[in-house]
Amino acid sequence: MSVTIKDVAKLADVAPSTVSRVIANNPRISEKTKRKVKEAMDYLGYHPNFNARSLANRSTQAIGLVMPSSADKTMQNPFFPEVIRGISTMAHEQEYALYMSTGNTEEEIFEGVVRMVQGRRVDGIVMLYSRVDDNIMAYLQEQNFPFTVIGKPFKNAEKITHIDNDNFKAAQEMTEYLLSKGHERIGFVGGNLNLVVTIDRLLGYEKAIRKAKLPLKDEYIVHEEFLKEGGQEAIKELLALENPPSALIVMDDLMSFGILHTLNELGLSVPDDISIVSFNNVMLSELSSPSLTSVDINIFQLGYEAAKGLLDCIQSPKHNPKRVTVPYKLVERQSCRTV
Amino acid sequence: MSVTIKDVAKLADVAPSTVSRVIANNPRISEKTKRKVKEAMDYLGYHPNFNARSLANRSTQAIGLVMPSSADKTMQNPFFPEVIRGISTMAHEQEYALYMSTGNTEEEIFEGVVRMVQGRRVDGIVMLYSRVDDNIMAYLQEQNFPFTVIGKPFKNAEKITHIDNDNFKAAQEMTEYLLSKGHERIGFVGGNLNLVVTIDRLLGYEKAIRKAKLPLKDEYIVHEEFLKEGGQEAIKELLALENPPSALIVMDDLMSFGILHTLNELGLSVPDDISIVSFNNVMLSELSSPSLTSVDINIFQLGYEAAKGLLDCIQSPKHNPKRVTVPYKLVERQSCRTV
DNA sequence: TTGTAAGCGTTATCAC
DNA sequence: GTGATAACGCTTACAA
Repeated sequence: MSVTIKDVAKLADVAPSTVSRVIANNPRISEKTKRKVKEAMDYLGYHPNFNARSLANRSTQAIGLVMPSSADKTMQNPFFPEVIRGISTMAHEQEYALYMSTGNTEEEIFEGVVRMVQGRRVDGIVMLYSRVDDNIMAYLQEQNFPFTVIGKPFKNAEKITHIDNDNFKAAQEMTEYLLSKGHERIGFVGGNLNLVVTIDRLLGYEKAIRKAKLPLKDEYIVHEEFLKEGGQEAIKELLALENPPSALIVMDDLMSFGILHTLNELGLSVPDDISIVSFNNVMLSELSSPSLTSVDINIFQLGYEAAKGLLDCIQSPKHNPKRVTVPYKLVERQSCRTV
Repeated sequence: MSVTIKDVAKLADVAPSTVSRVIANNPRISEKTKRKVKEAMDYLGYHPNFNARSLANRSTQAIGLVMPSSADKTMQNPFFPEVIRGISTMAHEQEYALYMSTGNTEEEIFEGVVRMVQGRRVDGIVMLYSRVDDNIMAYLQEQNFPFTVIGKPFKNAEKITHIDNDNFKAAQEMTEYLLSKGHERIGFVGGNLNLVVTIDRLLGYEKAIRKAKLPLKDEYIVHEEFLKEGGQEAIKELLALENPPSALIVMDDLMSFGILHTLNELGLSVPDDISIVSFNNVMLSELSSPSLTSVDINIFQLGYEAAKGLLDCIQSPKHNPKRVTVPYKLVERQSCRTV
């Protein structure tokens, strides 16, 4: 079949264990045999079998990715490719590969993670989201399996390495930004309320509204999926109100696009009729018309740091959990106006 | 450590092999012991170790993805997330996971593939691109390792299962579309000339131009990277001509966005000054201003079929290689006008 | 129908 | 420094 360590050993006239040592770059091996073995390896085109190695080793050089829902849906949002880009860059630096298992239902996804973990397919996991009472996170903690999360864990945050923006502050600032432009009816378009990012930002929004001594209207707060369709739903709900908001703070660019789209169909103008501050600043934000004023949350860096934190966990298991806060920055474009 | 097949065997009071048979759902095992074993597995929370299984089995239930350049760069183009979405959907249906290794240089990527293959980390590979004289493809063929390619292999196409659009025809039709709108100076903005897709489409373009008895101008043909920056470069080159094209056929939406951007900066209007027909029809196409007239090449299906073909190869190794042609469709929007 | 035992290709632990 | 040899956790003939 394929060439194994034994073949190399035979050709180099040494024991398999010696070959193994050469691979591992074991210091106490003579230069001479090292060379001899390497020649044999080259000659035979030898490559170690990773499965055998992981088995003996208990390490796979791979990290697993967990997405919030089916990759099918998830990948539609540019956030994820971008965060994966960050993860992949870091992973590559340390010669780790990425492993993603997918599923359509909560249950399937959970099973996929269990297989990754128990099956020892990966050395650690990056959770690409954080939600309230997540059973996957609970499972990983219980198993004491190395993982980091992008976003803030709802509980035990101090025990889990996580990478996040200061979402509370960001949302507060963005709301104040709209207030400063004279808006008083500000709507909040968030994702599912069990996502911690939604919660944090909602709190920031509420804080700003209260601080401005404005009434906090429940009907101005809408939750939908982080997809274009979600935005479309959201704006329909809001427009159905007798006194719709004059400005929106929207959790996700993709949703904003949905909103733009629907508004456009209805003959309403952004920013003339409604102003929008969005989040994520994905590449498209500058392409839409009008281009989106959006908060750049540094998605790439979020991913990069998450992978880095994970590799720390893996490599020094007694590492202290830490929180990394990635800075954000408002990028002003054309979707907001002063009233 | 973690619970193994032996633990289950002991608890259920059977031999390890019996447990293994239960896992494999071997028919000749009594219902009674089957139940007994399953209970033990549940009780202990047993999950098979994938590495051990692959080792004994020579199968990993994972498929590898090969990208044209560093994931870093690649993931910026929405084509890839979308094609991965398709692959992932199919993979999921058959309980395969995805495995991606990345690298910055040609050399690193090649090494990554060799490790995937020789290290038996995956059962097969999907190549996400096709280029002239690709050493990775040559390697996979030489190793007789199962793989499929998205795009048309430059040589041995009949021996390799591949999934492609009819790019020659598509480009010809799109050129004719522009001709029918009265354009006579039509530029071609392609990707790297070693990508087969560029070649095929260029040939289609040339055919249409010749058929229309128009002069084939070398200076109207530009090659850049499939990125926004590529588009910006391309349009600069074209505008520098004394008699620039009045219409462009552009290989990739991302490039088109770059072109739009630059044109906008220069105060030139699309479609009034220049018309554009683009390819890919990624989600953004309808969001830009003007929205892009773009050929929908069914990226998702490209990925889906590629994975399907691969699983065929893996599951029945003596499968005949086949070619799957995915249909395309022009989506007319606002980036073209009649002169 | 089930058990025994020999792999699968490494690494790790002892010896020498 | 290097070589035996026993894991690692599972599958699969071959026996029983």
